[in-house]
Amino acid sequence: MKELTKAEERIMQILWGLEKAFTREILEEFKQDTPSYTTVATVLTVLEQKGFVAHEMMGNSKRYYPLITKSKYSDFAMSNVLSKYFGGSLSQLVSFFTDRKKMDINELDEIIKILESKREED
Amino acid sequence: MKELTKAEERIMQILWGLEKAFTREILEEFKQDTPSYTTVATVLTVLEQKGFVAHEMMGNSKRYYPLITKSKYSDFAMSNVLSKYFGGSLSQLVSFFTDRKKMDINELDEIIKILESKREED
DNA sequence: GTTTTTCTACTATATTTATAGTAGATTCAT
DNA sequence: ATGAATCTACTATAAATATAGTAGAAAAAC
Repeated sequence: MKELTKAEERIMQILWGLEKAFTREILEEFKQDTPSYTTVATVLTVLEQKGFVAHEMMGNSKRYYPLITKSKYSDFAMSNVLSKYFGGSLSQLVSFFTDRKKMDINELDEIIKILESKREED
Repeated sequence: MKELTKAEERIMQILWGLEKAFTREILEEFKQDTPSYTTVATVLTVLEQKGFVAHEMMGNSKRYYPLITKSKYSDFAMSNVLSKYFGGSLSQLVSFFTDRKKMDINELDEIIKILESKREED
């Protein structure tokens, strides 16, 4: 999988939220630094070339939808950071966080619960 | 902090490993897709402009060193991915991993140990 | 049914990124 | 000390990215 550029990523995030959307609908989701309509349209064309989205025609308008789920891309993005900065080791990541960030006790408990239930399963 | 580009990142990774290095030493660390000497030199100049590295002169050669630790940049990179793809929640991240990846029991245990010892501290 | 709006397709342009060559200064080897 | 090697500074160029305008078709509004 190829990485999304900044502009592409903003649009993918919106599209993942909307699931299906016309160019104009995507445009309207921008809260700040709103690009022009044609910029959004251009980026969508690029995203389509790159295989991240596809469209169906509705009249003469294109309704776009993601071809790659946010989960799939999240996995990719996280794996990238993990391997580049945490040697691919989740435990190293977790200790990185616990060392540096004040962690909410409740969040800690929640994590332990998740992990323990996972251990039960195996 | 600004993001590192691909070429910049490869060089930073090497420099983090070497701690201090001349252009040629960095060049020699490349295992594949080795760029030319001048490319490395150019990227180092850019990295210096951007504030990621600095240098000291040794004779007429520049010995570069990072101004930003790998930890600091890791934190930045991880925070980015977390907020963009995991709503900033570590527990959501952990469950994402446990749901999708086969996790080594030992790794699970290790993580639980780290987290529990963290809980003791508070 | 003309006017206005809205789309897409195509084109354009500035900026950033990636890559590297050349020239001139310096150092090294003999 | 002279020729070879090395280094930086400056310049060059291609590719990728970000952004948007224009023209013409289609649809909507009135």
